[in-house]
Amino acid sequence: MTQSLLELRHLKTLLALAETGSVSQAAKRVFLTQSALSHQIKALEAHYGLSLFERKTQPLRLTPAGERLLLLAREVHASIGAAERDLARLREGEAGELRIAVECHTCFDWLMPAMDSFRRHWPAVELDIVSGFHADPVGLLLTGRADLAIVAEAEAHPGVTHQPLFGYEMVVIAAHDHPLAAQPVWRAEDFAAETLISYPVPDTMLDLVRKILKPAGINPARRTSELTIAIIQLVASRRGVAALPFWAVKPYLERGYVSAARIGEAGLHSELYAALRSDDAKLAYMQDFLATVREQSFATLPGLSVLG
Amino acid sequence: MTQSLLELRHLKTLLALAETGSVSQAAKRVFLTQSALSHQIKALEAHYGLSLFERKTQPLRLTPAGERLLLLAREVHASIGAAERDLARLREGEAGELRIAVECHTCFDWLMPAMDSFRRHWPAVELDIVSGFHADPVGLLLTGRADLAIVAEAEAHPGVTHQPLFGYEMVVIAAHDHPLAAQPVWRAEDFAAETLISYPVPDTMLDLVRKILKPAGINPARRTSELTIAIIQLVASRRGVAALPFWAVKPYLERGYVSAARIGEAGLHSELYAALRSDDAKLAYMQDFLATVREQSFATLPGLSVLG
DNA sequence: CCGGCAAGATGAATGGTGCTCATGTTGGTG
DNA sequence: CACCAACATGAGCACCATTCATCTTGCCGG
Repeated sequence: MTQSLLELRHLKTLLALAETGSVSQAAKRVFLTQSALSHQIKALEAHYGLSLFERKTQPLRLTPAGERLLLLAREVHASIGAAERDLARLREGEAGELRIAVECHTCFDWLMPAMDSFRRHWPAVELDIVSGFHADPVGLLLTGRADLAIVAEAEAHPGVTHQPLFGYEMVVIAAHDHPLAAQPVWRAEDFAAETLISYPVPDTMLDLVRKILKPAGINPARRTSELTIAIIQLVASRRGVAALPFWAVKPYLERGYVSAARIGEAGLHSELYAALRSDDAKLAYMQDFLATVREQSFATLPGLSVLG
Repeated sequence: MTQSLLELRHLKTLLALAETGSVSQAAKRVFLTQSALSHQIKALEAHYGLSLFERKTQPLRLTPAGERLLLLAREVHASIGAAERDLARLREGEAGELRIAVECHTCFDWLMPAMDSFRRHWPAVELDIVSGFHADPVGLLLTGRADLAIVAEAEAHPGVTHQPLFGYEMVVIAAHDHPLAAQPVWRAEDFAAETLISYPVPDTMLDLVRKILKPAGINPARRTSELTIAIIQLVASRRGVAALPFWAVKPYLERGYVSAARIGEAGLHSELYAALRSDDAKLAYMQDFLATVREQSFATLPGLSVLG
């Protein structure tokens, strides 16, 4: 008779809690306030007569009871995901096309795992990457040469919709013995005497140049490389500095190859969107691909933020 | 972004729907109105853009989409059950005692499967049946010789609580060529010239005698047997008539051994309760045992009804 | 063919509860 | 010691699942 109180929302909360390591962060993930989660968790704990995690620690540590419920959450999440995919296939059939245009180099870091996961779930969808870098990814969509484009800005286009993926912060990296390496925040002026190492793409696609340096009229020396690891090595060898997503450099920071600093007082925040033809936006495998990207990215990349 | 709408309540509804075969019946199972379920299902169907079952048929038939969601419901239900049992053990430990006093012969039909299931989930709980039939099952509880008693009435006792299990209907069975076999309803007078075959228990425990015959001052010839199958055989051999739960005789009706009729215009409805010491009522393994009994019984016995 | 009945659908109204807002409490830090 | 971030708490509100009342549909017997 004792109604079970447990609802899917509790399990979602628990997943977010485990992934973010804090109540406030988890609240953002599930689009609720910190207060809401606090109430929710309290009710759960009272219902089961067990505490679920220790709050006084950062990141929070789950108790055995919390771990058990987290396991349940993962199971249920997986079951529901599988079921809803099956329903979608029942409705729309198995097949389709998904050709992805990518305009950012580092994006491959998260795109590959997401594509792997997607391929397992939708074996009949033809998955492809539109090779090379393109000035006009939206054009590729409208001319039917791509079905989805990863872009940094959601500028309105008739017949095209933009779906938010996630937000992240760009940091500047420099060699350990660089004169400015110890300073926590770099300003535009600090770049003036440096060599800026970037991917070989137009300046309009480099957030640092577009949002910070160009407005300040600063034009440092330049050098390019195709590979993230090569850029890191150049920076470590004091050949220059680079601006990269935090999640892309974190592993190298931890191994002590380079040091990183914030760009500008508030930080340089970038965003990623998926652009698709409006007609395709409702397709189940499209939605599932986007959900997979978000889920995998939030699960594996540090420091991401949700977009409204 | 498309929120998933799906909630546990939908899955519970689906389970009830599959078990009962009708929306109205399912509504009773989940303690809601028919209207509520109708709305609920409609929302689900609209959300997935798929119909879940055909309504115009009795019992209703699930579509492939409905079947898939039903599978999900079963998975999730099992996962949650397992998790909550683990939490309960975390809270209260694994061990305990559960000695069951039974005062109704047919009860073993559903008690055995429930006990099997329970034993798997709570291997450390000492499970036992208090043998023999007892005049005062509540006394057994209070003197500590049993921990749970299956009883037909919930009469208040200090220190003892009664938890409803289920309701069912008693029917009278007679040989096919019995003069009254074709008549759909038997009244008290119809028993006057018969031999009534029953289990060898006091009359106070025979609902037919207690509620129908005794009030009408009717006292038919009597004969007893310990075994349900023996009673059925005696009836089929025209040695007399018997009153048994519908779910106990249904298999024999289907095989055509005997025929059955309603007792009294409104039917003779009986109920079963579990009596336990109030102190024990909160114990997780007790609650789980009761939940198991209800679940198994509703899933396997025909014609049960829920008790408020 | 027509009432009568059971099962389900639908629309409007409402009550419960899960959320937000505002504020209090705690623990770590310079 | 003051400050800040993170979490807890209480009050009030808004949404939405449920109920109630009514309508529609299908089915059966006469």
